[in-house]
Amino acid sequence: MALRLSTLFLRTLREDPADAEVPSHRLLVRAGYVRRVAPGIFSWLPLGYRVFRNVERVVREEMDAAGSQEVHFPALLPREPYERTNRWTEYADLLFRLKDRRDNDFLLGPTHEEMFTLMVKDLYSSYKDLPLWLYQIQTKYRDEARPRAGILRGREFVMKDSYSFDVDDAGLRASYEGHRAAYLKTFDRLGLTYVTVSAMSGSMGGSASEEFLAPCETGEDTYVRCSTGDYAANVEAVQILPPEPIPFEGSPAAHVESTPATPTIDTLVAVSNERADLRRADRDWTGADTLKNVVVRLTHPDGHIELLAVGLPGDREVDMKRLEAQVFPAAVEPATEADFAANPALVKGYIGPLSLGEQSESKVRFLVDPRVVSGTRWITGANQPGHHVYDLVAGRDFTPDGTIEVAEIRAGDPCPKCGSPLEIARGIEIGHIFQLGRKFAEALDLKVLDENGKQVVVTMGSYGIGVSRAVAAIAEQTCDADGLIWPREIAPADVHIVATGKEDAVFAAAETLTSELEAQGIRVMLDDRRGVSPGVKFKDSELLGVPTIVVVGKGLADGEVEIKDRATGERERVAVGSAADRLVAICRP
RNA sequence: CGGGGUGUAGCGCAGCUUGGUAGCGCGCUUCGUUCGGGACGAAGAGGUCGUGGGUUCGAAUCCCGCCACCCCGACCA
Repeated sequence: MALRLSTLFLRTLREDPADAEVPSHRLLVRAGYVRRVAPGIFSWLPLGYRVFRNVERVVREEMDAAGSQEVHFPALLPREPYERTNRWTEYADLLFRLKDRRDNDFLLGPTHEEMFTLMVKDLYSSYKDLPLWLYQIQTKYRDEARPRAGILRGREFVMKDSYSFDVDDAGLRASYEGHRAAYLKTFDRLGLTYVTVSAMSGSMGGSASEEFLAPCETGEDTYVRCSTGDYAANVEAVQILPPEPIPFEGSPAAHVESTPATPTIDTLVAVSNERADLRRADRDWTGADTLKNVVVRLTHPDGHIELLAVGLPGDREVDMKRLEAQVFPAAVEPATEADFAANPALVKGYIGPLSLGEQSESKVRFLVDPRVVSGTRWITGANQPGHHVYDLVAGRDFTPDGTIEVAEIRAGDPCPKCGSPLEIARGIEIGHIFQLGRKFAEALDLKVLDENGKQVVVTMGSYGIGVSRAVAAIAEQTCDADGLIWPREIAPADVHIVATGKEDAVFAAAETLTSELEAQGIRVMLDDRRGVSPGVKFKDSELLGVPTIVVVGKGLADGEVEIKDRATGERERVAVGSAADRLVAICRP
């Protein structure tokens, strides 16, 4: 049945809602697709729910086609399984927790690895049953610290989550590739522009992981892409290509210098270049010649607190997102004054490698940027106020406890694969695939008998698509100043027929065209509102974003209607008698 | 959780400096006119001014507390 604007539960807004910042949020509210109920929690109105269900349908069709089987778990879950994988603790404030009348703990599922694992364990016990792919489309709950950007980042959202179960690593890789291929098809059909990037597996654990990002200014993820196209990664996952080690021979001996009032890299570099006794003969010192040592405080999930020192070239900042990703599940904060007071070996502003490391006086673990390879020479803190040490050589004068990838990545940095400059862009995470491995199967004891009758732990993959988020991501990528522009596959209708004027003949013609199109299986939205001025109807048709707009109005006197492409603005006039055929051709190219 | 901002009609806002019992636009109702780019006239309906306390003859307005929401940072589909 056609959507009739005369009766459709819809009220478009002429003005932007005050609480909406990003385009998708603004337009979805203005066009009457969604309403906010609470921070990060939204209701879907008829048009929005149609689009939502279309996205869901595409995702479902592609998962089914790939051979995955749909199941459905509750959102309300008992504590116990999440206790066994330690996520009851690890997820901390992110979980919505509640109690039943007997005071038992429950949670609203933030993701369902545990439940799938247990269900498979419940039913299967042989390698012959594998591989197995299961999925669900389910409402997830995460009590985000800061929900934002409307539908893009809510506390309640709908996700399609799939899980693969295999006996061995080769099987897992095949399942992973299978899902990857299904995801590419899905996103293509949804009309999304997207990139596939290497990612960190973060809270899920496991090894290989890729994200699908919809490039977009309002996106929350930052990713890099090589200009030659051979490499793309989330900044959190970028692993730089370390330089070759340099021989020590010929390097001058390290020497401590008095450098008063140089607590920052800038002041240190300036003083080093000004003073004749410190100046370099061949060139000026730069921040990249200095080794900056930053102390952070890690809080591990068990409550244990550890100080960690990170050494990196002075011209680079620590990227907090990269650091958090590296030390997960520990939480990171800057070290406090009290931490420094408790560790007199750490002289704030003048911390150097000689007082760092598990073997040192401070016992503080010391990890360095991969650029700090053996043989590199540094100006760095001398562990006494107002003093720095020059020509301190890595591998000769100090040996860090390891390396860590936390230095900021900049546009123009060399690609780890080919050395070409990297570009930096932002995107919305619309999907994420993981080779989980055996973490959940081990924690929940999911084993099968292999062909030798031996118990083996199953290896799993986990694959997510943000269904509700995809609606917003598509809106974000395709909209213009006038409103939404849906790809046909997910649009609330194929054709939006606008009847203008007050002549009954116009409305009759619009009704006839509607019937003709519906007989052909074309989905129609009909603006049959009487007494509403043409300007209002035109504006609404652009705001609502149906891909093809047909105006039945003045032209009808000449026996013509106007067909307009919402995305390009191109118009054509066609005889009313051939309009239906023309529209069918447009809708089914 | 740190920083910034805002709470007045369904939506967008003014009024607050200098206290005197609430207003504008959109939307909504009725009547008439209008009908290809958010029409016009007339008449209406709709608000415990976020909340608790204080000052005052009198508080949307001044003072104190609280709450909520939005934005920017740290987490994630």
